[in-house]
Amino acid sequence: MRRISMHLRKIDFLDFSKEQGKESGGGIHPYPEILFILEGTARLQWIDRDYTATSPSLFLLPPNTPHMLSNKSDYCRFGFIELDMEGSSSFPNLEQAYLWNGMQPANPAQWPATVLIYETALQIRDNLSPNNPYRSIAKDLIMLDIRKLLLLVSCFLQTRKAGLVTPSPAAVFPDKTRTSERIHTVIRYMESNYQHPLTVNVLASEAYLDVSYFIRSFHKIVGKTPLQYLHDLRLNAAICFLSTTTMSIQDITNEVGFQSIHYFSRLFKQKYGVSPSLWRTRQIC
DNA sequence: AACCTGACGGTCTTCTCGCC
DNA sequence: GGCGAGAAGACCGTCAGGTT
Repeated sequence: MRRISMHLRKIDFLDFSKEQGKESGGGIHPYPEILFILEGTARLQWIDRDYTATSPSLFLLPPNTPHMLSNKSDYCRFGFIELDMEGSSSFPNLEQAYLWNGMQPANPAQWPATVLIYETALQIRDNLSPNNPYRSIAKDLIMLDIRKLLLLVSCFLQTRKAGLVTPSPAAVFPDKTRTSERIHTVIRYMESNYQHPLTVNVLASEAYLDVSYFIRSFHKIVGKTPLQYLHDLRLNAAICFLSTTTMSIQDITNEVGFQSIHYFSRLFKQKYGVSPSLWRTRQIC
C-alpha cells in the first residue's frame, strides 16, 4: 500500500516594512502554501485574482499557482508554510481555494464558524516561540496543527456549500551539506523570479558555485537540470493561466517568463502533446 | 489578428574528464 | 568537495509560411 504523508517544506515569518524597503515577494512552486497575514494590510495577487486583506487573514495557495504578496500598510507581518503533500489530497483544490481566499477581504476571522481556524493558525506561529515549553516537539505539533487547520477549512467549506526558532533551511531539507543548502536557496530564487530572464550562469553565481559543478549538484539533488526545473515552473504557471484566465497566449508567454511565444509553444507541445490554445480548448470542452 | 509549425544558426547548457 | 577546459548537444530567437 502506498504510504501517504505530509511534510513541512518551509515555514517562515517575515515582515514587510516601508522603512526597510522590502514590500513584496512571491512566485510559483509545485507545493501547496498557507499564507497567514498576522499584522497590517496586504495585497495578494494570485493567478487572476487580486485581494486586499487585513490581519488576521489566511490564504490557501494550491501548488503551481502564481502568487505575489505586497504590503499595503506601513508595516505588515505574515507567515508562510510550504508543504510537501507526497500524494496526500488533504489540501484544498483550486475551486475550494478560490472560495476560501475570496472570503478573506471580508475578514472572516470574526465569524463564529471560522474562529477556530484562525486560532489554529496562531497556534502554529506560537509553536515557534522561544517560550514554547514544548520546543522539542514543536515540529510535530506544527504538523498536527496544519492537519487540523486544513481539516477545519475543508469542513467549513463543505458546510458552507452544503522558541523554538524558525527552522533553518537545513532543518526543513534533510540533506545538510552546504551545497545542498545553496541549491535549495537557488530553487527558492527560481520560484520567486521565474518570470524574469534567468540563465544558469546567474543561478550558479547565486549559489556561489562553479557553473558545471552547480549543474551537476542541482541534478543530483533535484533530479532535473536547472533549465528543466525552470521550464517546469514556467509551464506549470502557463497551465494555471490557461485554465483560469482568458489571457492571450502572447500575454501568458510574457507573464511566465518566456521571451518568445514560438519557443513557449514548442516547449508546451513537447510536454503536453498539444499547443497551448488547443490545450485550453480541450479544458473548456 | 492570433496562433502554430518548421527550419536555421548563434548562443548557452550540460556532460565528461581530469585535477587539486 | 570543489573547480576548470573542451566538446557535444540543447536551447531559443528569428524568419517565413500556413491555419483558424
